[in-house]
Amino acid sequence: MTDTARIVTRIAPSPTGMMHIGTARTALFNWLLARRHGGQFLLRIEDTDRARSTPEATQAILDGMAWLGLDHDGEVVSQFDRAPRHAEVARQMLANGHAYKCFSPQDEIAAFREAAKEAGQSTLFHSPWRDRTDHPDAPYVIRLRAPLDGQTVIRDKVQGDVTIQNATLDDMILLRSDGTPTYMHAVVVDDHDMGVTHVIRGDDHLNNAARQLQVFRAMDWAEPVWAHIPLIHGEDGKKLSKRHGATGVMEFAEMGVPAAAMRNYLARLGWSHGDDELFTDAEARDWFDLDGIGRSPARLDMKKLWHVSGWHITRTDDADLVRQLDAFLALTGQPTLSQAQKDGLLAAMFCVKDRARSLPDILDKALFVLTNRPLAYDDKAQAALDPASRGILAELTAQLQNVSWSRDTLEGALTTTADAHGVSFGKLAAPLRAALSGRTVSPSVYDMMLVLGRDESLARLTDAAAAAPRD
RNA sequence: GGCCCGUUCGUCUAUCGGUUAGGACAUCUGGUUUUCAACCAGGCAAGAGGGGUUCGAUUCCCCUACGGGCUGCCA
Repeated sequence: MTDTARIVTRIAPSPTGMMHIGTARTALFNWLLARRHGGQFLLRIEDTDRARSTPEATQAILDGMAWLGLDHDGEVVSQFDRAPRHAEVARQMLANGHAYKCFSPQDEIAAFREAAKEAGQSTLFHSPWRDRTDHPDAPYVIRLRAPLDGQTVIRDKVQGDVTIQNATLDDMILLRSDGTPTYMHAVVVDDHDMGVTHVIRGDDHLNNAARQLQVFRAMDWAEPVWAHIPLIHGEDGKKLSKRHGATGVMEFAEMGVPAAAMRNYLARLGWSHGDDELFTDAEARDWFDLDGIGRSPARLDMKKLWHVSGWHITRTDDADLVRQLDAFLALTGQPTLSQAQKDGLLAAMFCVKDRARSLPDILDKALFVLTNRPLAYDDKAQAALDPASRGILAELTAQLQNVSWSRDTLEGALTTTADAHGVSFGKLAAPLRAALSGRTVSPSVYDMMLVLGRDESLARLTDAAAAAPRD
C-alpha cells in the first residue's frame, strides 16, 4: 500500500437473500483495510432492482454484519434513494456527449442476440442510435458512448494489470427506459459521491470494471484503487451454492462458530501473512494488506474452521463466552440462560473451554453444571454404576464428608479409597464421573467436584450410591 | 461462441530464478492421560500437461487441458 492517507472502503451488497459467506469475506477485507489505516468503512445497500430487493434481506445483511462485528461508519446508504442523483449524472453525460439516447426496443435487441448466438456470432449489441439525431417520441434508455477501439487497462491490486479491448465492450445502459439507473451506473456514481478510494469486491466484477472505468473518465472523476478478489468455492471446487451446505453467514452463527473465529478463518481464506494461521483481530488489523490476497479461488473447509473456532474459544474471556453462549441460545430459539446457569458456566468455564470447538460444544461439555438433581444417567453412566461401584461410592461419600474441599485433599481421599478397594484410580473415576455428570465423558472429576462444591457433589454421590440398578 | 481470471500436498497456503519446495487443517504412528478433548513427538503427502527463455525454472513467456467469471433495461 502506498497511498494510505485517507482510505475509504465500502461493502455494497444487494438485498436479495441471506448474507452470503462471500459477501461477508469481502466486507471483512474492506473493514480490515479501513480499520488498519484509520479510514472509513461504509455500507451501501444496492437495492435498485426493486423486484428482487426486500426489507428482510436488508435486515439480514445488517444482522450478518452485526454478528460478525463489522461496524460501519456513517449511515447505511440506500442506492435506490439516490436514483435522482444517478439520473442527474446520466443527463450530464448526455450533455457532454459521453452518452446517448437509444430507442431500440428491448425485444428487438433480444431477438438480435438470439440470432447472433444461433449463428455463433458475437452477441455484442451495437445501437443504431449512437450517432443519430432524428429522435422519435418514444421510450429510450441512456447508453454510455464507449470508445470503439483501443483498450482499457484495469490496474488491479490483486489481479495485476488487466487489459480489455474496448471493441469487446458494448455501450452499457446507464438509465433504463423508466428512468431508473442500472447497477453499473449507480455503483460508479455512488462510489464517487461517497468518496470511496478502494473498491475491494468479488472478481465477478472484474470485467465490469472496464466499463465502469469509462464512466469515471467521462465524468473526469478520480478512479479508485481496484482489488478484485477471487470468489469462494464449495468443497467440491464448484461455485459455492446451496447444495454445499452453509452459504449464509448466519448459518455459521447458528452452528455456534464464535464471530472472532469466523473473522480469523474468513480472513485467512484467500489472504495470507506468511505462515500465520491463527490470530487475533488486533493482529489481523496490523497485518492486513491487499498484497497478501491470493489470486485463486479458495474452498470452504469446515474441519479447519472448527480448529480455528476451538483456538479462539480457548482464548476468549470467560464472561465474554457466557455472553456469546446466551446470544447463541437466543439466536437458535432455545431457552436462554438463567442467572444460576450463567454463574455455573462462569465457574466451570476453565475446565470446558479448552476442549470445545463450538458454542454448543461448550454447553454440552458443561452439562454437569447446567443440570440439577436428580441427574438423568445415560446408558453408559448407568452401566458404570454397578452395585460394586455404588458400594465404593457410598464409602467415598462418607470419607469426603469431613475433608477440606481442595484439589489436594480430594486427590488424597480418592487415591486412598481406590487403594483400599484394590482398584485403579481409573476404575474409581468412572462411576464417580457418572455420579457427578450423568455421563462417562466429562471434564476431570476433580474439576467437577470443585466447581460443584461440597454439598452438591456429595448429594450427587449419595444419589448415585442409592440408585437402583436398571432392569 | 467471444473476452477476462485462475491452476503448489486431500484442503488453506508460503515461495517474489538457485530451497532437502516451508507451515496449518485433515489423516496415520507413538507419547502423555481418570473419560473425552487438549497437548507433545514423528510419518505420509504438492508445483495440471507440453513447449520455450535461461547456466538454472514452481517462479518469466507461449500453447493445451481443466475450473471460474463476464457477455442482461440483474447485481
